[in-house]
Amino acid sequence: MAAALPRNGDLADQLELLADLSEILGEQPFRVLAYRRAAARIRDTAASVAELALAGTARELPGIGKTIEAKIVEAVESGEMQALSRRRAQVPGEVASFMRLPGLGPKTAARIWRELGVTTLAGLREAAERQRLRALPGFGQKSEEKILRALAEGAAAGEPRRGLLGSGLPLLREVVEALRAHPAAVEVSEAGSVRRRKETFRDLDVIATAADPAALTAHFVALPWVLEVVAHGDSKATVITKQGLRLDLRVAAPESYGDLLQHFTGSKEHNVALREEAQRGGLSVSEYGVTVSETGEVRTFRDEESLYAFLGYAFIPPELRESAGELEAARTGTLPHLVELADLKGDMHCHSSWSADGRASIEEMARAAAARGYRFLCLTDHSHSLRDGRIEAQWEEIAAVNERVAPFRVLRGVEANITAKGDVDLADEVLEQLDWVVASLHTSFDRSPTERILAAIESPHVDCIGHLSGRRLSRRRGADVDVERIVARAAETRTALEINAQPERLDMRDVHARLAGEAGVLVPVDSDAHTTQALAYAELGIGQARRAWLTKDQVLNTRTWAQIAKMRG
DNA sequence: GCCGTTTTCGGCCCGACTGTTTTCAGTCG
Repeated sequence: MAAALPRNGDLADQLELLADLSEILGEQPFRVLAYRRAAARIRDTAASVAELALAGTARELPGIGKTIEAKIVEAVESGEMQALSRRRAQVPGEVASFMRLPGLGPKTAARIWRELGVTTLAGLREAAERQRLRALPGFGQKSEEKILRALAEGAAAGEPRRGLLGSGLPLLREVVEALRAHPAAVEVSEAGSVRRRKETFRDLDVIATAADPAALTAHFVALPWVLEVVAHGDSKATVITKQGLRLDLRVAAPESYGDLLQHFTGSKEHNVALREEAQRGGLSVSEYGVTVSETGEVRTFRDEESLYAFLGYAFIPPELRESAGELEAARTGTLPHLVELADLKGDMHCHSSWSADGRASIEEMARAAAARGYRFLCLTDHSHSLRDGRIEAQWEEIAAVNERVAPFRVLRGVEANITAKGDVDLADEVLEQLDWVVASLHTSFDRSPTERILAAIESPHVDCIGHLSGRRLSRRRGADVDVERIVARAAETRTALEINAQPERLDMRDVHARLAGEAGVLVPVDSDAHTTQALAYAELGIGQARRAWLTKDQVLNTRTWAQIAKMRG
């Protein structure tokens, strides 16, 4: 077998570093921008870009041309792009990491290196302590203090920590409610990446209009969960919460609420693409309004619908605003009608106390699901908890519960483990008596994960693959699975691929779920709940499904169990 | 370095804040 191809993430990292080093070396800014755009595109591509480049088709991706495609081929064949190796030889190792310090960009990093001869983070700390940095023009005492503080906090060490959507969304909603309750507030909305339901966030954004903006921002910085006020003006404030989350409020005039909300919902890439398009039509878009270049007339919009309409687009749901084809679809009237939380009729992956880590009884889970408006629940306790005849005992309990909760229905399921050899760890005689079999990787993620998942898909008893990559956000990156092959085979065998809605999983990720949907794979949105409360994670999974452009039809559990059983024949 | 219903050449989103400044570059979102 050939050596593994570099992952999209690895290629994107190389291009990002190439961009950083090029910038420090003072090269053409637009080339740097091109590297960064290509990196972002590669990260959000489901297919293996290494494979595409080898086939000569990577250049069909927007933002990737002949030159960058050739660089990717180099990286595949030799491990690293030559352009990157060359610049690495020119710029000392840690200079690029200077740029991770807040307020410190490429220009400043270059000057610290070239003019002061500082090449390491330790050297940078020493230079700041000895007040050598202020020798640089435009540098003073405050800049030195800021750098020392950031170094002490370990800001340069690695990636900035991101919060999980599952923890940010509830807090953001509390803030929105608290602001709405204030008499000066007119309209209040969540914004930013959380509004787009992106799986992780850097900060939480809130937008408002108010009769008295200063009163509202004053109320905001005095909310009970505020630990520290970072900035506080009449129209804008930033605070740090007691959980260490960064919270931003922007207040605007009611007549340009739509402009502001659109701007602060992002994504940055969506806004850049939107504005570039608008500019070609002689319009300049900002958070304050749309300026007609020829006349200088400024149009403002009270809501996003009318802003998008004025620019020639259908309303684009926030979850789609990632510059991934949504602008074209909105212009041509081909946006999908996205699935909604209320469409769900059941949950197809959850656990009871029959699993070692489950907390609620079967009946408690069933009643909680019914209370959410569901009609059925596939109970999928772990296979290793159901050995030695326990599964038959569980079936008896399921039957008894079903009598008590009818017409709600609990189905006999299991979450089986895909072993290191690629087997499903339950006997066929047991599997064939089950209504719903989820098979998942739980261990040995680096041992041929693709082949093991494909083997599970081939089993006639496996109905669905659980949490495809096994990733844990901000803890463990997922298995390096060949999603294209798995999706293709899942489509042929009519095996479902779930979106697991656990806050730290959200697995499949958005671009992979989109690929699955396009291939005709049915995607259940599952909570993987181990408690009754965790059934509510379905909302996060629906956000992920919407980010994947999925419609109601493409999400399997928008159907009743009777409909699903009929479909499966 | 990429890209094109004004362009294969000449563009490339937009505005605010920060620190150190008498008019701005650099950085950020």
